[in-house]
Amino acid sequence: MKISIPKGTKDILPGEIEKYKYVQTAFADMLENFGYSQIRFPVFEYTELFQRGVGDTTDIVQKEMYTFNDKGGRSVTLRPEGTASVVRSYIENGMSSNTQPVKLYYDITAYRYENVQKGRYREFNQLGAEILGSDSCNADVEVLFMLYSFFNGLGIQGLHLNINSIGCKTCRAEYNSILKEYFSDKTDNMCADCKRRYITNPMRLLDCKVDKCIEIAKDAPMLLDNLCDNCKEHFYNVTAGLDEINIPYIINKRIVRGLDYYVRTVFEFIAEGLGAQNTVCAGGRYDGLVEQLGGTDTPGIGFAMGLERLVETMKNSGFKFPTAKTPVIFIGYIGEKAFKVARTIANELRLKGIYCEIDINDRSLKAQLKFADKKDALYSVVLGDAEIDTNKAIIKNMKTQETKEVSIDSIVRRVVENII
RNA sequence: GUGGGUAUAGCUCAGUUGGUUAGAGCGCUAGGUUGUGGCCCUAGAGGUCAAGGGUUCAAAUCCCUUUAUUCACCCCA
Repeated sequence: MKISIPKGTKDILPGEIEKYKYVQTAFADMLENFGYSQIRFPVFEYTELFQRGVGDTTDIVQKEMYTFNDKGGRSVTLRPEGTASVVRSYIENGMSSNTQPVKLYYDITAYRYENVQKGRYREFNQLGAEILGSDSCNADVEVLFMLYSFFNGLGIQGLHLNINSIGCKTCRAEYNSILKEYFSDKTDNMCADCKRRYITNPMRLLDCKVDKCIEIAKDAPMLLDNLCDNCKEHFYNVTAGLDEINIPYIINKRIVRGLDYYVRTVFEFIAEGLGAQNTVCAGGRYDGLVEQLGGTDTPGIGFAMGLERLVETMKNSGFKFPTAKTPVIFIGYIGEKAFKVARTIANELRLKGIYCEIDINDRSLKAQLKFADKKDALYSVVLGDAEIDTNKAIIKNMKTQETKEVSIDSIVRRVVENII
């Protein structure tokens, strides 16, 4: 039977990988300028971390986790996201004793057992970051400024920042009862899902895509209009901060993050032209999470962006990605004796940091040059017995056809010093 | 879990109302008179027509089942 790649995964091949690397490097560079350090954590964690961190009632935990027992009988799970692990690490490594706030970024693959569709995979790449130990609105604004600048720098068009506040535990409890009251006499006309949501999670009623439910929910009271005074002030300060530094945003009262740990500020960067899965980056504040996972009460804010979706959006925006490296010079040869000289030159150049190609398939000179052309080499030189005897060879500029006779001894120096 | 589309060479795709050795372009390998690439020409390799079953004298083509893939719902990066 033919071996095939697992559903929802993909190989990232040469030609495509350069695009990913470009974004990953740009991300790391920017994050480090904002004072973040990289963190790495395991691909799998004990299942309990995600159950408690992401939340037992979320879709991620209920139906999307890659969970299995290891040989010691412990239940482990492939990470469906990064925040829970970062917080676990923060607690476990005593980072509450570090200079506050602690800023960490990560570049990971994540795993969710979902049905695949455009922009959604079972293994996918996330670039994310967390700030732990700041409850100030300045943290929120700084994160949003950084992300806005990052996307701007990548030349992305049609990406819109949507923000909302979903309050804290206290205002949310109060809001839920307000919401239930509003919907109490309307449940008969709602879809089956919404009837269930009415009981389990009334806030989700606002998210339904069914026409009649949208109609019913249209005039429902919004959480944003029912925040407690502290949350209201925090949100006001965040938007005021964004206004001050001219970051455009849309207040989207319908953003309800799907992970349990979010409080107060939540946001998404939504792209045009990506299909149904159009959220490129999402995040928010999670002030209670550290405590919930057994640490001391520590506020936090973070985000994650989907690398696949981001690269796709950049392609849609016509971004000119860097292409793969091409050889500076191709060293051709005729005969065994010449090969040994050519090999020495090639390897010397390579060790001096120059990308140099040489045929290792015993091909004819014609095939060698064809190879050089396919690899898009800038220069070529051919060594044969005559050249070796006279210590002279012709270097050719493959683009301009110009040729130049040089001594074989000088080839390495000429290429390194770029005087060809 | 639910619904729709698709499945022929490494890639993009032709393939007539069922008709005999299944095609093209690109790519790959080699050659075009023993030492100079691209363009052009020639040749070669590479297909259980997704798999299994059925109808038929005859199936890539029609029917059924399965699988894969893709888009969408739910939800999310």
